Amino acid sequence: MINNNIKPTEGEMEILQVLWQNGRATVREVHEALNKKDSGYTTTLKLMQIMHEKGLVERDTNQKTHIYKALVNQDKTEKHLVNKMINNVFNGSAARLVMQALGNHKASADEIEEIKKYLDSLK
Amino acid sequence: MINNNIKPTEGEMEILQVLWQNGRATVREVHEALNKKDSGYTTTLKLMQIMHEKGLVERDTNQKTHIYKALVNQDKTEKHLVNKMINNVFNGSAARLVMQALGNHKASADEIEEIKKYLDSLK
DNA sequence: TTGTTAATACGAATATATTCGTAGATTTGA
DNA sequence: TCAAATCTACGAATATATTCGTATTAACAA
Repeated sequence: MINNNIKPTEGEMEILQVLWQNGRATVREVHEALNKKDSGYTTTLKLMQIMHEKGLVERDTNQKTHIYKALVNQDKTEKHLVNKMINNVFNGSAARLVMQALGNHKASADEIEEIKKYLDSLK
Repeated sequence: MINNNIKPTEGEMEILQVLWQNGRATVREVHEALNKKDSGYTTTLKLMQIMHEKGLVERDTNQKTHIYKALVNQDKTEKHLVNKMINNVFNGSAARLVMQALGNHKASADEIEEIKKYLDSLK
């Protein structure tokens, strides 16, 4: 089984986003995708090296410029974080999280339709 | 305006849960509500003292045993955290968060009904 | 009164996450 | 070729969160 026990940090999550989106990426690519003005290239590099140690990513070191790829599953990681928030912030109520998410960040009419369809499919 | 700029840490969120639920509580009460086997009473005390410094809580020190009360608004704090997760984990898509939350943590039929009503009320 | 219990205050240790500086290696292009 | 640019490695500085030990003070009970 692939490692999914580890809870990525905030910085790690940002990097994982890019890797999930791109499939594979170099440190430079990730760094530019994030374009953080507040931290340098070696910071991103270091984070990705740590992620490698932790088993969050794998990398191809055949070339001088290493190519990274996420090892953790996006869906599982998202579920894990959402679960954590439901328990940690909403006392276990998924419904409360959902309503907070919708009331908040005004979802578009399309999004709302999509969610309703999804709800119907659950029954 | 009451301070809502600060992002509570994980430990602070646990304490805020208790305060929001109870309205007011002593350190002892919070500590027991959390009943963490892995950390002692003075740890909870220290956290609550720090929260006081940060302005997350207020306290009545008239008695020897201080009484704490949350100063930050529950709804705003939740919204803030949810927003952060939507951006940080779901690339800005509230819908994706919602579906993850529901697919995941299986919501009860009642919860689903409640959410549908809520969605209708949004239009 | 006086000893025990229970509370706060506070500094410091520990853990973890983030950031950077610098050295050394490789690639590139003039 | 060889200098500049680009990359990795790695230690260390910094920031932040968590945890605890201990001193002190207040309340309480015998």
